[in-house]
Amino acid sequence: MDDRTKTKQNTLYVASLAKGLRLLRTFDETHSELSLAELAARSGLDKSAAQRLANTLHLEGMLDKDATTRRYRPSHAWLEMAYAYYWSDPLVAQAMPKLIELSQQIGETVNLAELSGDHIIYVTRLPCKRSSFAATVVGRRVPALLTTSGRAILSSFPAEERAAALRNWPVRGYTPHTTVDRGELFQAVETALTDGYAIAHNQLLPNETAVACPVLSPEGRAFSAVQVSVSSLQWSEARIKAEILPVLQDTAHGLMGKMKR
Amino acid sequence: MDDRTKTKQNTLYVASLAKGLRLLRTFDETHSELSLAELAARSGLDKSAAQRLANTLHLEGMLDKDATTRRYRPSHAWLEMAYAYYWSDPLVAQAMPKLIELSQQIGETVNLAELSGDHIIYVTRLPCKRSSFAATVVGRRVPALLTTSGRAILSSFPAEERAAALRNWPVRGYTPHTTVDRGELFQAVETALTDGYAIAHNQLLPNETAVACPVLSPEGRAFSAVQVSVSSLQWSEARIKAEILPVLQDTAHGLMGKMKR
DNA sequence: GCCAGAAGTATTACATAGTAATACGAAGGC
DNA sequence: GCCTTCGTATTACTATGTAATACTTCTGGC
Repeated sequence: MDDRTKTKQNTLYVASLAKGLRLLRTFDETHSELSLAELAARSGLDKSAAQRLANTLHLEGMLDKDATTRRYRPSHAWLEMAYAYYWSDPLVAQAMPKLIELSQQIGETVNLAELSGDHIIYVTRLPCKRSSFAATVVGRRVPALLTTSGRAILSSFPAEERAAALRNWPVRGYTPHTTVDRGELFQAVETALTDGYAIAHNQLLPNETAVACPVLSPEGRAFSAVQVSVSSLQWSEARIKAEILPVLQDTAHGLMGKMKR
Repeated sequence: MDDRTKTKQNTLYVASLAKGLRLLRTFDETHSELSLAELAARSGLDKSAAQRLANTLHLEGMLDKDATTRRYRPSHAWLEMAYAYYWSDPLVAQAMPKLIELSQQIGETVNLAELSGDHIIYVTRLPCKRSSFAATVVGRRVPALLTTSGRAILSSFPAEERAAALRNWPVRGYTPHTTVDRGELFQAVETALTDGYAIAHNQLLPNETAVACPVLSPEGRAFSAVQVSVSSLQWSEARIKAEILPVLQDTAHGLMGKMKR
């Protein structure tokens, strides 16, 4: 990603393709249907480029186009890509049955999260209760430090890496109670390290409590975590520790050494 | 997709981008991790093209590359695309809470399927029982005629379209009991039309029974369906009709007019 | 332990394929 | 009914992507 890696003079970098991808990435939760003009504006490409590339994406079935409004939308192919991803991630195949079992046992929402740079991404979700839409669909990326999964994963890292992450990884408030103080975050990760799991309240949603256990590799390093979300109105921390934690830990331990990296 | 739409002389078609996408589509359930050579062979591109394009996709974060084996794999970005898709499909946001409620009520697996050409694609899945991996993850495409969802959707189409679909849409056996006879399929769709739902056994998996209700637009045409899968060993057809069907129909009716097309 | 073959990586000369600019047409608001 | 905005189409130009080739690293067979 340095000077000469992308941009011109690198004959192994195809700018047209990169621009096309840029167009795809222009769609997000708040911009799910874009006109050609919006596409151009948001992607930073000029009108001509946006036109050619969007047209190509449309012809190739990557973008649907409303015949009357002429606006572009992600096509079903975007879901097919998730399907292909799942087959490429050995952890998911291993985890799925165990996660289903877990969610049936406790009757609460179960997620599988993986570390993706300094964020975590929800790879699998088994919602059991109504929740915000964002919390029910896969593929959401959230700054790792804000999530119990991220903290559980990070707690498995060597001390210097933990420190570096706590210094540099991004943080932002989702609720009024999101922990954004890096001192407090440090404490949370240390606690996760000694306990073997992380727990927190109201980090991404009000009245939500999350617990997460890291999925450790044989070398003791985690890249993913199994996480349970419950209503803090219905679940005291004590009850969570008594009724959820043991089975959650069993599930996570059962996945040891199944991850890809 | 005709002669002059793609290929040369169409200045609005960017072949490099299309080739890059071709590379992405090379990954599927049985080919989830590919070397450069395999990528070239399977995509039909020559070594040079595969090299340049794969490299670009890697630099842009669309493909992960194993540092030691040098093999490419779908990256987390593929899941993010699913996330973006979900926000673009109004039906999903409407459906999600109702589907969760349904799955909790009946304690069985609930799916939301949408028509995608002559296939259906599973847009949302709420697995409650262990099942085959393919049946637990979103984004799977299956020939519409083989699924109760597809038949339920098709039953809402005008007679000529139904006939055309029954003639032309693809069919292939997944289990020894998959209905591949177009006469029988015709019957199944007619029955779905009179009943308002479709039911079938052992179509995609042995010992699986599926029921699906179409999600009708105000004009009475469906593009999606809510579907429940159960073990045929545990559920008689009578019990399904008594205990599942009513709530399933409620759910589907509650979604009327929420789809995108 | 060396050789052969294959697979990945890098370089180059060339012209095709992608580009930016521009012009046209249609839709919608004031 | 005019003017702006957006989508679509065309064109002349050359920068950009290309195929061919050569170099490097790795693997396995004998």
